Amino acid sequence: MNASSDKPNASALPRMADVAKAAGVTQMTVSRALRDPAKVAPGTLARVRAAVAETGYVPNVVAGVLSGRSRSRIVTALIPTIQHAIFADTVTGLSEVLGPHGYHVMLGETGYRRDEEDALIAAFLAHRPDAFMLTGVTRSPRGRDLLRRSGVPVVETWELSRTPLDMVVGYSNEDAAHAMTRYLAQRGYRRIAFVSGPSRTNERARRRELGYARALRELGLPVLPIPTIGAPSVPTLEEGAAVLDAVLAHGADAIFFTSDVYAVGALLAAQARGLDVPGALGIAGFHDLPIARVVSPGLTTVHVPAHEIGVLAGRKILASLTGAAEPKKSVIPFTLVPRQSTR
Amino acid sequence: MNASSDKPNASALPRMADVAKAAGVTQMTVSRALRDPAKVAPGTLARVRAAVAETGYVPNVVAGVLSGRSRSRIVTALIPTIQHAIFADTVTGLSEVLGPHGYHVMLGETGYRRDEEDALIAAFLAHRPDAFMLTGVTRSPRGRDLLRRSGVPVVETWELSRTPLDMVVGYSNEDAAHAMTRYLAQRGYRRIAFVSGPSRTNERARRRELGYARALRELGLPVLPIPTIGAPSVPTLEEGAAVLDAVLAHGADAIFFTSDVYAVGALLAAQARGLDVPGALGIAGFHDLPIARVVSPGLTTVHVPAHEIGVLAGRKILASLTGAAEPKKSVIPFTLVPRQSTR
DNA sequence: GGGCCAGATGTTATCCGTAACATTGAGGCT
DNA sequence: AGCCTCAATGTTACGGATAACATCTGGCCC
Repeated sequence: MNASSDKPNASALPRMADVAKAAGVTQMTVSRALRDPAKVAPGTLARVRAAVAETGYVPNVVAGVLSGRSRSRIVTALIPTIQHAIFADTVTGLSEVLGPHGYHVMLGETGYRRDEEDALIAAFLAHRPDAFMLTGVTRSPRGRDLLRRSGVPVVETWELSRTPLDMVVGYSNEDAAHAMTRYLAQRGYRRIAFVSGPSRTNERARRRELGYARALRELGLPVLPIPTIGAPSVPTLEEGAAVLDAVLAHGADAIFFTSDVYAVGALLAAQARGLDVPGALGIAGFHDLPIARVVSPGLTTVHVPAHEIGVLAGRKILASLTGAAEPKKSVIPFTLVPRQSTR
Repeated sequence: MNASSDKPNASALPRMADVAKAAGVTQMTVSRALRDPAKVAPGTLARVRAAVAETGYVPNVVAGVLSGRSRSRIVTALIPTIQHAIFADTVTGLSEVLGPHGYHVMLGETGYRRDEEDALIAAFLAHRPDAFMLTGVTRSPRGRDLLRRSGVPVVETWELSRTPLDMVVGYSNEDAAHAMTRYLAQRGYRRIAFVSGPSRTNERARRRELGYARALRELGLPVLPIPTIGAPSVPTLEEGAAVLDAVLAHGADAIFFTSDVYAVGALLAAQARGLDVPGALGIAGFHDLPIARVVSPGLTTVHVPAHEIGVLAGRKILASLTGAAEPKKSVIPFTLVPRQSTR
């Protein structure tokens, strides 16, 4: 009943030839019936469909892709880590848009490491994806080269770039940090500290630092020493708590963390030692994670359009695959969210 | 310089033939040099490697998979939603284990819908993955049939099953709920309510309900009416808050939510109306998300081994692909985490 | 020096769908 | 009736890497 049982065959799944035999037509007719039904006589179409159901046929995308005549319908998404809710949100947005069009997301985690990103680009390219979604806009020459030569559409996300590889969706991390820093100053804080993750591995952290420093310069306020914190992975509450003393030692009256997680960790630590937040110490975060709403006082933070980034990236990818018109670049606004952790 | 420029070619990437030409050998020698270097003379190997670097060659997995002679190195993971941190954790665990072995995770979100899961199984099967990781242990006959016929190793996760498709990694949701319910009773609560997500779409929620009811029966305590809540998607704080009045109307002195998010929503709502938690009302959650540690009072909850599930699923998959010995079934313990939201 | 062996490399067939071209047959027109 | 047309279906070649088998080469032994 299955042609594949005649000869040794790796897969137990029926082939198109099996369907053809069951329907009493040739393989090509089955192919047409599946992908261009209008070209097949109604009666034949019905028989082919019955045969597909009967055999439990699942098309082999691989063969079509190899022939270069059909697409893999795979879109690769490279994010630093799925652990961080913001990137998970972006991936969700992406797959929400792509899913209904028959595209599937293949996920890779770079762990914020450039070399790992390169390795993943090469590894994923081996599967001939139809498009790439990448996080950030800085990459190694090798990565850029591979992507360019592959001719695959690429969307870079989470930042803006004057020299994008192809398409970009993001917001200005520098402006966001700038806006928050000015907000803190406007609320009367004068010694505003800045704490971010390890900036060497993360261009976005560096941009935020620039925005922070620029705002203070504009306002004539002092830039406090920036402590190093944690590992280049997922921020933890403990790291935020641990950095508190070092910052207070510099006489800070406000701390701007580039992660809500650090900020909440510091907030809890501050409360534990009886500090008045927001009176004696203002605390601000970044990302507007669920925990920012839940702590008391609520955390002042910057809402970033994580989900929206994924949605727009998906739209751009679809457009570039179907030839539809769509701008190469989209800037999405961030939003400052004042809560009670600042005056 | 590129053989692919001679004739129309979909991809701009170099082929193995291009490498062969650059190295002055045949394609087969390149193939061997890449996948079984010991069979190639050292000098040739060096030339091939130089040629690979020079041309920027990236292997085409697709071709190898089609020939049925090499593996796709794709592992498909189907989860309800990436939004929920627990499933994201599982996926991280999975890809941590598989990544170093050259396997990549292709992610699908079922949105807790059975028909969507079936559609995804078929769609992903079309890419000939080497293994499947699925969430839950109940699936449609069609899904089971497809998976079985494909002969692909399957790991079902997050629950236990007496009739697994292949391999299972999970814990007993029933026992976990049972343990929490007994704990609440032991702390002196007598009218213990249970609130979960929509159980029709989620076998795990149903199992927990069974555990809750069993514990109360054993203890001779009343089973309170179980309110319906929310949509079958990601739990929100608002939904937890909204359900509070209905539960209190039944005279509950403790509420066991099957999600920390609901529990925290209710906790904040209870505090807003001046209720004494844990004195007048005990609140317990499920999953031990970061917010459970952050709220005040800290949320009593059940820690589930989300990350560990992914790790073990990855190990089982590797074992079944390499023929290594590994049990078909793993039961991972949950942990009750008492905090201050219960007496 | 002839023959043999083993290591290194080359040749061929194959995996499964699909585009392009080929063939068949029914109906319409003069 | 003969011929043409077009819709429906069939046939052939191809994509890129790989296993199996074929060939070649140099070194060793008697």
